[in-house]
Amino acid sequence: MINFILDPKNGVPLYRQIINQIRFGIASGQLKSGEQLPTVRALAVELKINLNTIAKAYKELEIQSVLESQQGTGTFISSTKVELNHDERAKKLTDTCSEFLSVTNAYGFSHKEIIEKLKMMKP
Amino acid sequence: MINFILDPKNGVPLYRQIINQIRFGIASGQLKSGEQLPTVRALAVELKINLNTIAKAYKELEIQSVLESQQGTGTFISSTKVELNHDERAKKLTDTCSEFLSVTNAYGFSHKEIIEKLKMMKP
DNA sequence: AATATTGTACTAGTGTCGTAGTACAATAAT
DNA sequence: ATTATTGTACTACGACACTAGTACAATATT
Repeated sequence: MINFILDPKNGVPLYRQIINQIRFGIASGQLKSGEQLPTVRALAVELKINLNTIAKAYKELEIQSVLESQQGTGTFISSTKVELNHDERAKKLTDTCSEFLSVTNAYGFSHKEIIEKLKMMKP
Repeated sequence: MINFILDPKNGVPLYRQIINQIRFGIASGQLKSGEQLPTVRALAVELKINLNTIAKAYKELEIQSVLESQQGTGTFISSTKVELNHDERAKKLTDTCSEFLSVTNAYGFSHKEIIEKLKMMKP
Protein backbone atom coordinates (compact mmCIF):
# COMPACT_ATOMS: atom_id res chain seq x y z
CA MET A 1 0.00 0.00 0.00
CA ILE A 2 1.05 3.56 -0.48
CA ASN A 3 -0.11 6.96 0.57
CA PHE A 4 -0.14 9.50 -2.20
CA ILE A 5 0.44 13.14 -1.49
CA LEU A 6 -0.03 15.73 -4.19
CA ASP A 7 1.10 19.31 -4.19
CA PRO A 8 -0.82 21.19 -6.89
CA LYS A 9 1.32 24.32 -6.69
CA ASN A 10 4.52 22.39 -6.94
CA GLY A 11 5.15 23.06 -10.60
CA VAL A 12 5.49 19.34 -11.12
CA PRO A 13 2.45 17.96 -12.97
CA LEU A 14 0.09 15.84 -10.90
CA TYR A 15 0.44 12.76 -13.07
CA ARG A 16 4.21 13.00 -12.79
CA GLN A 17 4.08 13.29 -9.03
CA ILE A 18 2.09 10.07 -9.02
CA ILE A 19 4.64 8.41 -11.29
CA ASN A 20 7.49 9.47 -9.08
CA GLN A 21 5.83 8.26 -5.91
CA ILE A 22 5.07 4.88 -7.42
CA ARG A 23 8.60 4.52 -8.72
CA PHE A 24 10.01 5.49 -5.37
CA GLY A 25 7.62 3.13 -3.65
CA ILE A 26 8.95 0.29 -5.73
CA ALA A 27 12.57 1.31 -5.41
CA SER A 28 12.27 1.55 -1.64
CA GLY A 29 10.51 -1.79 -1.34
CA GLN A 30 7.31 -0.21 -0.12
CA LEU A 31 5.49 -1.60 -3.15
CA LYS A 32 6.01 -5.22 -3.97
CA SER A 33 5.64 -7.21 -7.17
CA GLY A 34 2.09 -8.21 -7.92
CA GLU A 35 0.60 -5.75 -5.47
CA GLN A 36 -2.54 -4.02 -6.65
CA LEU A 37 -2.66 -0.26 -6.87
CA PRO A 38 -5.79 1.76 -6.15
CA THR A 39 -8.21 1.86 -9.05
CA VAL A 40 -8.13 4.97 -11.15
CA ARG A 41 -11.52 5.99 -9.80
CA ALA A 42 -10.74 5.31 -6.17
CA LEU A 43 -7.51 7.28 -6.36
CA ALA A 44 -9.22 10.03 -8.31
CA VAL A 45 -11.76 10.45 -5.55
CA GLU A 46 -9.14 10.29 -2.84
CA LEU A 47 -6.92 12.87 -4.47
CA LYS A 48 -9.85 14.89 -5.78
CA ILE A 49 -8.58 14.97 -9.33
CA ASN A 50 -9.82 13.54 -12.60
CA LEU A 51 -9.47 9.83 -13.18
CA ASN A 52 -7.70 10.46 -16.46
CA THR A 53 -4.82 11.99 -14.62
CA ILE A 54 -4.35 8.77 -12.69
CA ALA A 55 -4.82 6.77 -15.87
CA LYS A 56 -2.13 8.78 -17.59
CA ALA A 57 0.36 8.05 -14.85
CA TYR A 58 -0.52 4.36 -14.81
CA LYS A 59 -0.25 4.14 -18.56
CA GLU A 60 3.18 5.67 -18.76
CA LEU A 61 4.41 3.26 -16.12
CA GLU A 62 2.78 0.40 -17.98
CA ILE A 63 4.63 1.35 -21.14
CA GLN A 64 7.80 1.22 -19.11
CA SER A 65 6.79 -2.24 -17.91
CA VAL A 66 6.64 -1.03 -14.34
CA LEU A 67 2.91 -1.67 -14.05
CA GLU A 68 0.45 -4.05 -15.62
CA SER A 69 -3.11 -2.96 -16.21
CA GLN A 70 -6.10 -5.01 -17.23
CA GLN A 71 -9.51 -3.64 -17.96
CA GLY A 72 -12.08 -4.78 -15.48
CA THR A 73 -9.45 -6.11 -13.10
CA GLY A 74 -7.10 -3.42 -11.97
CA THR A 75 -3.53 -2.22 -12.07
CA PHE A 76 -0.65 -4.09 -10.49
CA ILE A 77 3.03 -3.78 -9.89
CA SER A 78 4.69 -5.69 -12.67
CA SER A 79 5.71 -9.17 -11.69
CA THR A 80 8.76 -9.18 -13.91
CA LYS A 81 11.28 -7.38 -11.80
CA VAL A 82 12.16 -3.91 -12.90
CA GLU A 83 15.81 -4.85 -12.84
CA LEU A 84 15.25 -6.67 -16.08
CA ASN A 85 15.25 -3.61 -18.31
CA HIS A 86 18.87 -3.10 -17.50
CA ASP A 87 19.57 -1.14 -20.65
CA GLU A 88 16.73 1.27 -20.11
CA ARG A 89 17.90 1.85 -16.60
CA ALA A 90 21.45 2.53 -17.69
CA LYS A 91 20.28 4.87 -20.37
CA LYS A 92 18.12 6.76 -17.93
CA LEU A 93 21.05 7.26 -15.62
CA THR A 94 23.29 8.40 -18.43
CA ASP A 95 20.73 10.81 -19.79
CA THR A 96 19.91 12.28 -16.42
CA CYS A 97 23.56 12.71 -15.52
CA SER A 98 24.34 14.16 -18.90
CA GLU A 99 21.72 16.82 -18.61
CA PHE A 100 22.75 17.52 -15.05
CA LEU A 101 26.36 18.02 -16.05
CA SER A 102 25.33 20.18 -18.96
CA VAL A 103 23.60 22.62 -16.64
CA THR A 104 26.17 22.63 -13.88
CA ASN A 105 28.89 22.99 -16.46
CA ALA A 106 27.24 26.03 -17.97
CA TYR A 107 27.27 27.62 -14.55
CA GLY A 108 30.93 26.94 -14.11
CA PHE A 109 30.71 24.41 -11.34
CA SER A 110 33.68 22.10 -11.26
CA HIS A 111 33.42 18.36 -11.18
CA LYS A 112 34.86 18.25 -7.68
CA GLU A 113 32.50 20.90 -6.44
CA ILE A 114 29.48 19.03 -7.78
CA ILE A 115 30.44 15.70 -6.30
CA GLU A 116 31.29 17.26 -2.97
CA LYS A 117 27.89 18.87 -2.86
CA LEU A 118 26.11 15.66 -3.77
CA LYS A 119 27.93 13.76 -1.06
CA MET A 120 26.93 16.40 1.44
CA MET A 121 23.31 16.18 0.42
CA LYS A 122 23.11 12.49 0.99
CA PRO A 123 19.73 12.02 2.61
CA MET B 1 34.19 36.42 -29.26
CA ILE B 2 32.09 33.33 -29.41
CA ASN B 3 30.60 31.11 -32.03
CA PHE B 4 27.00 30.19 -31.42
CA ILE B 5 25.61 26.91 -32.60
CA LEU B 6 21.91 26.19 -32.39
CA ASP B 7 20.18 22.87 -32.75
CA PRO B 8 16.47 23.51 -33.42
CA LYS B 9 15.43 19.90 -32.94
CA ASN B 10 17.24 19.59 -29.67
CA GLY B 11 14.22 20.00 -27.45
CA VAL B 12 16.07 22.74 -25.63
CA PRO B 13 14.62 26.15 -26.52
CA LEU B 14 16.76 28.34 -28.73
CA TYR B 15 16.97 31.18 -26.23
CA ARG B 16 18.09 28.74 -23.56
CA GLN B 17 20.78 27.29 -25.79
CA ILE B 18 22.08 30.81 -26.21
CA ILE B 19 22.02 31.38 -22.48
CA ASN B 20 23.93 28.19 -21.82
CA GLN B 21 26.57 28.95 -24.41
CA ILE B 22 27.14 32.41 -23.02
CA ARG B 23 27.37 31.12 -19.48
CA PHE B 24 29.77 28.43 -20.55
CA GLY B 25 31.77 30.96 -22.53
CA ILE B 26 32.21 33.01 -19.40
CA ALA B 27 32.89 30.05 -17.14
CA SER B 28 35.54 28.75 -19.53
CA GLY B 29 37.21 32.13 -19.87
CA GLN B 30 36.33 32.40 -23.53
CA LEU B 31 34.30 35.51 -22.81
CA LYS B 32 35.90 38.20 -20.72
CA SER B 33 34.49 40.98 -18.58
CA GLY B 34 33.49 44.02 -20.56
CA GLU B 35 33.52 42.21 -23.86
CA GLN B 36 30.72 43.12 -26.21
CA LEU B 37 28.35 40.48 -27.49
CA PRO B 38 26.84 40.54 -30.96
CA THR B 39 23.87 42.87 -31.29
CA VAL B 40 20.49 41.24 -31.17
CA ARG B 41 19.97 41.96 -34.84
CA ALA B 42 23.37 40.76 -35.98
CA LEU B 43 23.01 37.52 -34.08
CA ALA B 44 19.43 37.12 -35.27
CA VAL B 45 20.56 37.32 -38.86
CA GLU B 46 23.51 35.01 -38.28
CA LEU B 47 21.40 32.37 -36.57
CA LYS B 48 18.40 33.01 -38.80
CA ILE B 49 16.01 33.45 -35.91
CA ASN B 50 13.97 36.34 -34.58
CA LEU B 51 15.77 39.10 -32.73
CA ASN B 52 13.40 38.74 -29.80
CA THR B 53 14.73 35.28 -29.13
CA ILE B 54 18.20 36.76 -28.72
CA ALA B 55 16.78 39.60 -26.66
CA LYS B 56 15.07 37.14 -24.36
CA ALA B 57 18.31 35.33 -23.69
CA TYR B 58 20.20 38.57 -23.11
CA LYS B 59 17.53 39.85 -20.81
CA GLU B 60 17.47 36.82 -18.58
CA LEU B 61 21.24 37.00 -18.25
CA GLU B 62 21.01 40.69 -17.52
CA ILE B 63 18.56 40.02 -14.70
CA GLN B 64 21.10 37.58 -13.32
CA SER B 65 23.74 40.32 -13.56
CA VAL B 66 25.71 38.27 -16.04
CA LEU B 67 25.26 40.80 -18.83
CA GLU B 68 24.71 44.52 -19.04
CA SER B 69 22.61 45.96 -21.82
CA GLN B 70 22.17 49.54 -22.87
CA GLN B 71 19.85 50.74 -25.54
CA GLY B 72 21.67 52.21 -28.49
CA THR B 73 25.01 50.88 -27.32
CA GLY B 74 25.00 47.13 -27.02
CA THR B 75 25.25 44.23 -24.65
CA PHE B 76 28.36 43.42 -22.68
CA ILE B 77 29.68 40.86 -20.27
CA SER B 78 29.15 42.29 -16.84
CA SER B 79 32.21 43.96 -15.38
CA THR B 80 31.43 42.93 -11.84
CA LYS B 81 32.73 39.44 -11.70
CA VAL B 82 30.16 36.71 -11.55
CA GLU B 83 31.88 35.26 -8.53
CA LEU B 84 30.39 38.06 -6.49
CA ASN B 85 26.87 36.66 -6.23
CA HIS B 86 28.18 33.87 -4.08
CA ASP B 87 24.82 33.16 -2.52
CA GLU B 88 23.00 32.89 -5.81
CA ARG B 89 25.64 30.55 -7.05
CA ALA B 90 25.36 28.34 -4.00
CA LYS B 91 21.62 28.29 -4.25
CA LYS B 92 21.77 27.34 -7.91
CA LEU B 93 24.00 24.41 -7.11
CA THR B 94 21.78 23.26 -4.28
CA ASP B 95 18.65 23.52 -6.35
CA THR B 96 20.12 21.76 -9.33
CA CYS B 97 21.51 18.95 -7.21
CA SER B 98 18.28 18.64 -5.32
CA GLU B 99 16.23 18.19 -8.43
CA PHE B 100 18.80 15.79 -9.82
CA LEU B 101 18.68 13.64 -6.71
CA SER B 102 14.91 13.75 -6.72
CA VAL B 103 14.78 12.19 -10.16
CA THR B 104 17.54 9.65 -9.67
CA ASN B 105 16.06 8.72 -6.34
CA ALA B 106 12.67 8.03 -7.88
CA TYR B 107 14.35 5.62 -10.26
CA GLY B 108 16.05 3.82 -7.45
CA PHE B 109 19.61 4.78 -8.23
CA SER B 110 21.81 4.65 -5.20
CA HIS B 111 24.02 7.49 -4.11
CA LYS B 112 27.13 5.45 -4.85
CA GLU B 113 25.88 4.49 -8.26
CA ILE B 114 25.20 8.09 -9.19
CA ILE B 115 28.53 9.42 -8.06
CA GLU B 116 30.38 6.60 -9.78
CA LYS B 117 28.60 7.42 -12.98
CA LEU B 118 29.35 11.11 -12.71
CA LYS B 119 33.01 10.43 -12.10
CA MET B 120 33.09 8.22 -15.18
CA MET B 121 31.46 10.90 -17.29
CA LYS B 122 34.08 13.49 -16.40
CA PRO B 123 34.68 15.27 -19.68
C1' DA C 1 -27.80 -13.38 -18.24
C1' DA C 2 -27.47 -9.10 -15.87
C1' DT C 3 -25.07 -5.80 -13.26
C1' DA C 4 -21.11 -3.64 -11.32
C1' DT C 5 -16.36 -2.52 -11.58
C1' DT C 6 -12.30 -1.67 -14.02
C1' DG C 7 -9.25 0.47 -17.46
C1' DT C 8 -9.53 3.02 -22.09
C1' DA C 9 -10.63 6.35 -25.87
C1' DC C 10 -12.12 10.56 -27.47
C1' DT C 11 -12.91 15.32 -26.97
C1' DA C 12 -12.33 19.77 -25.28
C1' DG C 13 -10.92 23.69 -22.54
C1' DT C 14 -7.30 26.21 -20.36
C1' DG C 15 -2.94 27.75 -19.70
C1' DT C 16 1.84 28.32 -20.74
C1' DC C 17 5.93 28.46 -23.62
C1' DG C 18 8.59 29.58 -27.57
C1' DT C 19 9.05 32.24 -31.44
C1' DA C 20 8.03 35.84 -34.62
C1' DG C 21 6.29 40.50 -36.52
C1' DT C 22 6.24 45.13 -35.79
C1' DA C 23 6.62 49.48 -33.77
C1' DC C 24 8.89 52.31 -30.09
C1' DA C 25 12.74 54.54 -27.28
C1' DA C 26 17.41 55.55 -26.12
C1' DT C 27 22.04 56.22 -27.47
C1' DA C 28 25.76 56.88 -30.92
C1' DA C 29 27.49 58.67 -35.14
C1' DT C 30 27.44 61.99 -38.76
C1' DA D 1 20.00 68.45 -35.87
C1' DT D 2 19.59 64.43 -38.34
C1' DT D 3 20.26 59.75 -39.20
C1' DA D 4 21.66 55.20 -38.00
C1' DT D 5 22.11 51.69 -34.63
C1' DT D 6 20.87 49.44 -30.52
C1' DG D 7 17.90 47.39 -27.04
C1' DT D 8 12.85 47.24 -25.60
C1' DA D 9 7.67 46.73 -25.54
C1' DC D 10 3.63 44.96 -27.28
C1' DT D 11 1.02 41.76 -29.73
C1' DA D 12 -0.10 37.49 -31.73
C1' DC D 13 0.15 32.96 -33.33
C1' DG D 14 1.14 28.06 -33.16
C1' DA D 15 2.26 24.24 -30.49
C1' DC D 16 2.19 21.59 -26.67
C1' DA D 17 1.11 20.09 -21.90
C1' DC D 18 -2.12 19.25 -18.33
C1' DT D 19 -6.45 18.36 -16.65
C1' DA D 20 -11.22 17.33 -16.96
C1' DG D 21 -15.86 15.54 -18.83
C1' DT D 22 -18.01 11.88 -20.84
C1' DA D 23 -18.83 7.74 -23.16
C1' DC D 24 -17.04 3.12 -24.37
C1' DA D 25 -15.11 -1.73 -23.74
C1' DA D 26 -13.47 -5.55 -21.15
C1' DT D 27 -13.54 -8.27 -17.13
C1' DA D 28 -15.45 -9.74 -12.67
C1' DT D 29 -19.32 -10.57 -9.77
C1' DT D 30 -23.93 -11.83 -8.71
